[in-house]
Amino acid sequence: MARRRVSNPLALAVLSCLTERAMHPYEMSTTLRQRGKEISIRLNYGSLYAVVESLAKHGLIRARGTTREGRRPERTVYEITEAGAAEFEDWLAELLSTPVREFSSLEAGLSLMAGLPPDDVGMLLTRRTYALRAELGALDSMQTQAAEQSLPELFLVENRLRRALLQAELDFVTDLATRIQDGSYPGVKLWRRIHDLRGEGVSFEEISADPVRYLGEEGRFFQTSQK
Amino acid sequence: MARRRVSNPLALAVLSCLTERAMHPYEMSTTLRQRGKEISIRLNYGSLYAVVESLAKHGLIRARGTTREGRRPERTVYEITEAGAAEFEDWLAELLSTPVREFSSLEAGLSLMAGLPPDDVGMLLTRRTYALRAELGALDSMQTQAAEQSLPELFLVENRLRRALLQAELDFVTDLATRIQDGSYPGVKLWRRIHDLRGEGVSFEEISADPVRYLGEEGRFFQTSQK
DNA sequence: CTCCGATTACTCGTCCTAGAGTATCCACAC
DNA sequence: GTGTGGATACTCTAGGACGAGTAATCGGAG
Repeated sequence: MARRRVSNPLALAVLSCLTERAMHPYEMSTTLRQRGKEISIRLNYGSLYAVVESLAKHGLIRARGTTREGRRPERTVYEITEAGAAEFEDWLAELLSTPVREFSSLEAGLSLMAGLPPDDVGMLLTRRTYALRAELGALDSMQTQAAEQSLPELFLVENRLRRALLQAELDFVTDLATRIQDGSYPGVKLWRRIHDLRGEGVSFEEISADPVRYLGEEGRFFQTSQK
Repeated sequence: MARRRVSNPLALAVLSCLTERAMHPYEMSTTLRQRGKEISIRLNYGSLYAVVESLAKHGLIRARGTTREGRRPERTVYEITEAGAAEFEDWLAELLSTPVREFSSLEAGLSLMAGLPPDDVGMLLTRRTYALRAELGALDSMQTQAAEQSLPELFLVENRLRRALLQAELDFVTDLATRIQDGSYPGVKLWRRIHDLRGEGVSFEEISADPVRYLGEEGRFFQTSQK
């Protein structure tokens, strides 16, 4: 994605708007908002105007002219160019066909969770399951609303994806929390022991200097893992 | 998350390192890399040094002194402060317990997919399923390797999460691709019709100006959805 | 012994992003 | 008629993120 001249996904949304008809930036923002796309694509004014300017600079869109009503700020109306239409199709095709590494905050949290004692983590993850269930409920009621307006499912596929991923996260977190709490997740004993020792004033450095003494045979992997 | 003085997740990883022992920044980077955390937390030098400086400025870590070997660049060794330890626990607790809105590129793509004809989208999504399967395979073999080194599962939970989410994405995309291709996804007919018309030179503006004429009764939702 | 590539340890400049701020207009209440 | 809230339509700028670039050292091959 780094190789695109304009890499902010908002630029793709801009191109998508201009595929339908010429617009000025503020109109794009309201169009996107009204269609609920700002849930899937980060939209804020600073980025919008920057992205529009950048697209214009690279010849993917062009200013068609400026209009002014009364003493209001000028509105510059843009239209898409042929290069822009091509870029739109190519970029969209790439987004759909090629998975990219993404960094989620839960993943970051899990990767460092050993820094908190297991009981705390169990509780925190349980709390997360409540929040996730609430979000799922909200998504579902949104979907029902859309169905009532007979909006074809197609125009809200992105919500279906979010639902599926949220559900998978909920399943994963529920299972993990339970298994941390009942101690059946491999390594929890070791983990608890380390935090108990630290509570007794043994520093992490002392433990890792002589893991077998503090942790028993299970601690042996420390030696290999420390390179 | 905006309310944290230092908001880059890399800062959390830095705090996590310093919880174990004092280090200089470059050592943090190698430690994190060796433990595979750079897969879950974006790590690059520019950000690392910026983040360390910012943590120090806010009193969450402090320089313990600088050492120098030969004419090599100076190394500044940092240690965590009490405020930093508190921030670490609080922040980590938040990451684990509170879901945050995240923007994935697939979601962005899906939200705009109507801009490509359905047959193309079906093919692109199918291509994605191959890539996803390959990624799943790679993750699994990584996990096997870790198990061989008897590294407790706990220290790679983040990979389990990634696996679960990848699998959910694969299931979703597989289903979506099939249903777009066999036409059973609601709205595909309409979608195809619109692209056919555009192929015949009818602009999107003309269609949305008189949807029922071009699309039949199914096109009626256009009128309501256009505000 | 000297040359090369890898490793150590950071610096720098550029580009990007966020979102508060500004200024105008309109509708409607009081 | 005047105040108030909500659209409309941007602008500005501090702060982040990025990753190529730099410069020293070290170990081994020839």
